[in-house]
Amino acid sequence: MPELPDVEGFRLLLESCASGRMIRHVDVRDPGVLHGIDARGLRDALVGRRFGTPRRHGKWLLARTGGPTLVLHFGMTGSLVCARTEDPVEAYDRVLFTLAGGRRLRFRDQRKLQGLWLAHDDSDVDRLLGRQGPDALAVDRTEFETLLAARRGHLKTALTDQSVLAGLGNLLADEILWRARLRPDRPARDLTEADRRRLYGEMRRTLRTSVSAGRVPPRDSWLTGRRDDHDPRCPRCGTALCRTRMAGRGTVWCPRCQPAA
DNA sequence: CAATGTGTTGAGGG
DNA sequence: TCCCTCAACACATT
Repeated sequence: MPELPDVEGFRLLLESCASGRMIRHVDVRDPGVLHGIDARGLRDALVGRRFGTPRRHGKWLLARTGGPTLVLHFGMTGSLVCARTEDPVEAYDRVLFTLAGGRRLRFRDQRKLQGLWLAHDDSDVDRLLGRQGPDALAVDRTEFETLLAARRGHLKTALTDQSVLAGLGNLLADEILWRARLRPDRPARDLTEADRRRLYGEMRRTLRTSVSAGRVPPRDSWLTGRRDDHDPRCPRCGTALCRTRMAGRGTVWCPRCQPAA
C-alpha cells in the first residue's frame, strides 16, 4: 500500500531495526527485484558495511551505509519487515539482510513492480530518483501554490505526479481532495487563493495523521475507508459517491461535498 | 476467462 | 512543450 506515510513507516522501521548494525549476510532469494546489479554485486557491496540513518524522499527510501546507498521503492505491494535471524522466511520475502545482533531485515514484495537499486554516490542517487518534485511533507505553502498554478491539467493528476510533488498516491490524493472539498477534475491552475490554501492545509493534516498511523487509516470518517464498499457513501453527508477513472486510476469523490467549480 | 488494483516508465497522440 | 491515455511489469482477488 505504499504511499508517503507507509514509506515513512518503513524508514522508521529500518532505522530502529538496522541503524548502526553491521550487515553480515545478504541473501537474494529472487533477483527479479534487483535493478542494475546482480545478487553477487549487491552482496559484495554491502556485506561488512553498517547501515546509517535512512532518509526518504516521496515514496523512495535511501539506506546509507557509509559506502554505497541502498535505494528502495515499494511499488504497490512492497514492504519491509524486521525479524530475528531464526524466524521463518515467508513467500514474498525477496531479499534478506542478516544483521549483527541476531536481527534480519527483509524486503518483501508480492508483485515486484519496483525493487532495489544500489547507488555508488550522491549523483547516482539523483539519477535514480529522476525528476522528483519536492517531498509532500516538506514543501512549504508558497512553493505548493506555485506548483499548482503552473499546471495546466487536472488537480488530481497534478497531486499524484511525482515530478510535481513527491509522495502522494491514488488513495491519498482522493482523500485530500475530498477533505478540501475540491473535485479531482478541477483544472489545477484555476483554483482560488483560498482553495489552494485549504488544499495545502488538508494535505498536511491528512499526511500528519497518516504518518503517525504508519499508513492511511481506513477509518469510518475517511473517504479511503469507504471506497471499496458495495454502495459507497460519503462519510460526511451520506450521498452516493461517484467513481471515474483519471490517468488510468480509480477515482472516487462526493458530488455534493465536492461540487463543480 | 475478464476486470481490477495503493507503483512507475515509456510510447503515441492531440 | 505540456498533458493525456494506454500498455507493460507480476500476482491475487472478485
